[in-house]
Amino acid sequence: MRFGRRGFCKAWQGQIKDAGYRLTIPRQVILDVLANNTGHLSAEDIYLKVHKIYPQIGLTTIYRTLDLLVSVGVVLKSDFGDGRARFEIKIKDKTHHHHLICTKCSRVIDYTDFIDKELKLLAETKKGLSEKFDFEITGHLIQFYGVCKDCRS
Amino acid sequence: MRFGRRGFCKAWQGQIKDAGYRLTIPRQVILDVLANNTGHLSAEDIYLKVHKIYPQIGLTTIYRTLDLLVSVGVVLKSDFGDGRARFEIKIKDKTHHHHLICTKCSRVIDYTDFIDKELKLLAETKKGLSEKFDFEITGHLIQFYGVCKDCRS
DNA sequence: CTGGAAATGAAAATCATTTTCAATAAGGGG
DNA sequence: CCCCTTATTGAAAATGATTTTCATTTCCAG
Ligand SMILES: [Mn+2]
Ligand SMILES: [Mn+2]
Ligand SMILES: [Zn+2]
Ligand SMILES: [Zn+2]
Repeated sequence: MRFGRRGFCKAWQGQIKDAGYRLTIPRQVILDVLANNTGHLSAEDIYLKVHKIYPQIGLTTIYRTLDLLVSVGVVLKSDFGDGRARFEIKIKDKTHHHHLICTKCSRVIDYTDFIDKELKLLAETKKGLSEKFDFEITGHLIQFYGVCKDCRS
Repeated sequence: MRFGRRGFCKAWQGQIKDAGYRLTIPRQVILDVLANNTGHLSAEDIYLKVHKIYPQIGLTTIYRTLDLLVSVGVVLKSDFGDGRARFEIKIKDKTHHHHLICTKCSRVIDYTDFIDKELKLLAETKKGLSEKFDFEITGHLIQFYGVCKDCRS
C-alpha cells in the first residue's frame, strides 16, 4: 500500500481519530485513494479503485466511510444532478470552490476565481435574506452549467 | 373538474399543443393541480392530489407528464437534496427566483429579492468563467440552506 | 366517424443507497 | 503481548424514487 500525499494523510487520519473513530485498513485505503485522485469520484469509482488495492472491500463500507469522512469534514460531497453523489477530498488552501459542469460530457471544473466578488454578494444576500425571512443561513450552493470547449467543437 | 387560474391554464395548454403534444385529461388535471398549488410538490404529492380528481391516474403518467411540462418550459424542477424531485409551475412575473431551504423542516422559501445584485454578479462571473475556461454557460443553480424561524424557537 | 399514432396504466425493472446481521478486527487495559 | 469489548466490516436483502415495457385506450386530423 503506497501513500502519496503522506503528510496530508497523517493529518486526515488524525481528524478521524480525534473524532473518536478507529483507524482501520479500509478507511486508510479509501483516504489514500481520495488523496491521490483529484477528480470528483462517485462511490463506485472509489470502490473500483480501492478494490485494486484491497480486493475484499465491500461497497457498503465505501458508502459508510464516505459518510464518516464527510461528517468529520475531510471530504466534500456534491450532487451534479446525474443521480449519483460525487466525492472529493478537501485539500488545504483549495477549500472553498464552486463547480462548472458540462451538460454534454459531465466534465466538472473547479473554480475559485471570482470567489471574492461572490463572497461579497453572498454576504449581502445572506444578511438581507436572514433579516427578511428571519432565517439563519448556514450554507449555500452555487453551480454553473454549460457546454465545455471540447463538446462545442 | 374545476379550473382555477383558468386564464393561465389556457396559456399553458396552448404551450403544450404548440409543442405538438395532445391535450389529454391527465395532462389537464395535472396542470390544474400544479396551477392551484403554489408549493414545491414531489411527484407523489402531485399524484395524491390528482388522484382525488381523477382516480384512474397512474404514477407513471405523473412522471411522464412532469417531464413533458419541464421540457416545454411550463414547470420548474428542483432538487432540494432530500432524494426526490420537486415541481412548481412557472407563473408569469414570478419566474426567476431562488430557494431558501430549511435543513430542519425542509420548508422552502422562494425569493426574488437581491436577485438584481445576484444577476450582476452572475453576469460578471459568467463572463469571467466563459473566457477563462472557454465554457459556454447556459444556466446556474443558487440555493441557500439554513434554519427557519420556527425551527429555531 | 375512423384509423393510426400518441398516451396511458399496471407491473416489472433499474439503480443508487441503506439496512440487517453475523463475522471480524481495532486498540485500551491488564 | 494478549484479551475483551465494541466498533467496524461485508454479503445479501431491502428500500424508494424513477424508468421501462407492453398491451390497452384515447386523441384528433382527415
Ligand atoms: Mn470540486
Ligand atoms: Mn420555487
Ligand atoms: Zn463537455
Ligand atoms: Zn424549518
